[in-house]
Amino acid sequence: MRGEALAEQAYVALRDAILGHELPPGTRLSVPDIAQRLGISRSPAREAIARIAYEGLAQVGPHRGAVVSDIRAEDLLEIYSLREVLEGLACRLASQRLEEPDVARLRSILDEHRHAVDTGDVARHYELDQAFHAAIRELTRNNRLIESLDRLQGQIRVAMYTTRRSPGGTPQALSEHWVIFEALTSADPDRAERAGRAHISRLLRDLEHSVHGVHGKEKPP
Amino acid sequence: MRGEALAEQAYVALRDAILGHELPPGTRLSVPDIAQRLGISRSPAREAIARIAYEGLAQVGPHRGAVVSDIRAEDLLEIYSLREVLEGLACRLASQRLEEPDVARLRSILDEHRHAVDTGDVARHYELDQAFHAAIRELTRNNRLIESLDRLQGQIRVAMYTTRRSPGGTPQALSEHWVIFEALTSADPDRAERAGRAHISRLLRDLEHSVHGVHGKEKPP
DNA sequence: CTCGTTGACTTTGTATACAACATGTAGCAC
DNA sequence: GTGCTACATGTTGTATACAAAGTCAACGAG
Repeated sequence: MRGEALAEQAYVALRDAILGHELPPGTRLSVPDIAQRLGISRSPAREAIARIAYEGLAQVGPHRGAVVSDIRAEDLLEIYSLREVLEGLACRLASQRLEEPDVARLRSILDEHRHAVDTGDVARHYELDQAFHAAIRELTRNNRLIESLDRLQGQIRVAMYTTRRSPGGTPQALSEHWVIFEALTSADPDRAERAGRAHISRLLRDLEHSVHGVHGKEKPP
Repeated sequence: MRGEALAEQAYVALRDAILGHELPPGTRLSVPDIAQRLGISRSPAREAIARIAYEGLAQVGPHRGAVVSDIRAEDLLEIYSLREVLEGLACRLASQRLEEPDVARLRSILDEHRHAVDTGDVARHYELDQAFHAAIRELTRNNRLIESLDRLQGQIRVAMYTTRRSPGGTPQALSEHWVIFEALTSADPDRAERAGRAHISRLLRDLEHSVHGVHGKEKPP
C-alpha cells in the first residue's frame, strides 16, 4: 500500500518536523516515542533517528538518546565559512554548464522573488531565496557538493529557531542574487565563483558583527 | 568487558577493511554475513553498514543490500573539485590559528616526508602526505570542514583500488607541501588559501589529463 | 539451443523480546 | 533541612523471529 520503506517515511516525517520547527532544538527524540507517534515499530524509528543525527539535525550520546540539535551562532560561523567556498564552487560549476532553459528558470525565480519582496511576503521571500541557491547547486551535477550544501541548508534552517532572524532575510539578498545571475551568464567562471562567494561572505560578516557586537540583542517587550 | 558499543566496533572494523582494500569495490556487504563474521547480531551489523553507506564507502538499493563503492575517475573529478575549495579553506583557517607547536609539528611531518621520499619508502610517503593534510584540517577547529575532508579522504582511498596510481603519489607533492607550509607561516590567509587550493587543483588537472587523454592507459604485459 | 517461467533459497525490512545502562525519586541518616 | 543511597522506571543497545521481496538455478516450451 505505502510507497517506500517505513524507515524512509519516518525519516522524512522527522526531518520535516524538525525543519518546520515543530520539534524545537533540545527536544528529546526517544525511539519508543517516535515509533508510537508514527505507528511503526522501533527498528525503523531507530534508523530514522540515526539518519537525522548523521545530517547534523540531532546529536546523540551513548545510552543517552538523541536530541534535536541546538545550532547556535558559533556553529553558524562554522557553517557559513564552509558554505562560502561551497557556494562559490557551485556558481563556478553552474556557470560552466548553464543552458538556455536554466537561465530562464533562474530568471523566473528572481522575478518571483522581486515580487515577493515588493509585496512584503517574507515567507515566500525566504522560500525563493532558497530556491535560487537550490537551482544553482542542482546545475553543478556534482552530487557530493549538492549533498553538502543541502545538509548545511538544513542546519541553517534549524538554527533559525534560536537565532530568530534569517541571515538571508534582507532585501539585499535579492540584489546580490542578481549579481550572481549576471556573473553566471557572463561565461566567466572566476567571476561567477567570486559572486557566489561574496554573497555568503557578506552574510558571514553580518553574522560575525551580530555575534561580536551587541551580544544579547534580543529584547523582550 | 568490551570498550564501546558493538555497532561502533563493527563500523570501525568494516571501515578499516574497506580502506585497507581487504574488501574490494563491488563486494557485497550482506548483513548476516557481516554479523556472523564479526560474531555479533544483525542489528549492530546493519547499523554499521548503514554508517558505511552514509560515508559514501558503500552504496545501497532497496531490498538489494549494500556493495562497496566502486569510485571511478569520474567520481574523483567530483571529489577533487570539492576538495580543492575545502582544502583551500582549511589552509586559510589554519593559517589564522597557527601556534608555534603547530608549526613545529608540520615541519617535523615534512622532514619525515622528505626522508621517506629520499629513501623511496612509498607507503610512508603516502602516509605522511595524508598526515600533513590531516594536521592542517585539524588546526581549523571547524568540525564540519574536518568531517567533510575526512569523508573525501576515505573515498579517495577506496578509489585507489581501481585507479592504481595515487594522485598525490608524486614527489612533486612534497615540494608543494613546502609551499603550503611557507604560506601558512606567512600570516597571509589569502596566500595560504591559494597555496592549498593550487595543490589540489594541480592534482585535479593531472586527473583530468589522465581521463581525457589516454583513456585505457593500463597495459597488461 | 534459446528464452521464459517457476520455485526454492537468501536477504532485507520490520516487529518484538531481553539485558545493560541512565535518570529521577523516595526514603533515610545525619 | 541537607545530602546520600537505593530503588523504580524508562530508554538504549542487542538479539532474535517473521513476512515480503529479490536472486538464482533448474526446468520446460518453443
